[in-house]
Amino acid sequence: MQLAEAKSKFIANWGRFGTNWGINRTMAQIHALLLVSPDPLSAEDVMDQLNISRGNANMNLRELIDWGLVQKVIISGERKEFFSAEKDIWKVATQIIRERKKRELDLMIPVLKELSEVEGDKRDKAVKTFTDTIQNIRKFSEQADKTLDAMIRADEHWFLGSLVKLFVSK
Amino acid sequence: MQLAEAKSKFIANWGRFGTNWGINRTMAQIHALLLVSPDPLSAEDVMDQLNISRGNANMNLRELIDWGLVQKVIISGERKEFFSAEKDIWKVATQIIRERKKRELDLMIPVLKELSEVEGDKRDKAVKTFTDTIQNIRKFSEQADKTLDAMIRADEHWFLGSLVKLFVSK
DNA sequence: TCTTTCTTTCAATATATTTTGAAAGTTCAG
DNA sequence: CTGAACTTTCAAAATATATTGAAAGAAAGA
Repeated sequence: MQLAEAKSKFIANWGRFGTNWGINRTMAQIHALLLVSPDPLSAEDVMDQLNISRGNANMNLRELIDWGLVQKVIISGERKEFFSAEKDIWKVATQIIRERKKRELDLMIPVLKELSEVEGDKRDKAVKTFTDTIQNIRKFSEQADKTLDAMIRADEHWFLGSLVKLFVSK
Repeated sequence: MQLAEAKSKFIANWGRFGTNWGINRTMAQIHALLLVSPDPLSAEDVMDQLNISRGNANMNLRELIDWGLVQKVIISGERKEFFSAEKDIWKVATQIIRERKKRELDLMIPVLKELSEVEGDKRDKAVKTFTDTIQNIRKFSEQADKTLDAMIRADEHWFLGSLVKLFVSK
């Protein structure tokens, strides 16, 4: 397969993949394009290569920057802004974990705490099932919270080394 | 807070949460409703409690069954079908991991293998960046594959015990 | 300052997803 | 069988999300 074909296959697949993760297709495609570009690209490059409008490119690049996956790059002598993506996938993954934890888990935990304080007779089956389920989710969430924090702190080598060995040797 | 209010708050939040995960809001709400219901519910119960149409209830219950999160339950003497959800969140989580791995990672891995065989001169910067990035993603995916398989096999106690301790003590 | 180049915004439009509900299909007791 | 009770389907409608492109805004060189 030639590079051009491989590149467009990669972009298409990364886009499809992204939609399963609550990320819109275009954002994932821009990310894919930057991941395989040796040099930073301008908004214009992105528009041309993906056939999208200026507004769309601008908006999704901003969102990628917001997620910490893409950075603006100044190229001396150039007036335009350029963009480049972090290429180390372990760093990409930990950054995504960091952001999603902040946007989801950290918001869910206080809600669960509030819900666990429901009033009512514990001998009432409906009350018991509710509180038991919430407790179970709470416990799980708090462990997940700690585990994800540790993953964020961990370095790639440790993850790809000990953790996997630990898991697979079980 | 009274049970009714807590229940509807839980359903609303679980629904909001679900949309971040590529699951539609109604499906997540039905799941939430079944999670806190002591007894199995009929399609009619679900329709009434969530104010949704028959078709919608039917479709999303089917999808939940397809994901392995909900089961049909026969109640003797009743002609209707009833539905109940697995309440152990660790089991829910491993089931979701199992399914998403099947639907996403297992499809991505062969694509990456194909893409890693791109032709071209390695001294060409564009080719080098492409192959390096794909290789990096491949390595990560294969480790993630093994890690997730191990998590699926692991039991709750082990997860909530050793793994977390291991992570947080790092 | 003025002009050019580039970036951002946002209302309108296009596209995709979800929901409805009536009709068709199925099951089963009598 | 037959008919009542229940489930499934699916085209149309409603809703939500993404995209466009022109206009406004900002930055910087002359």
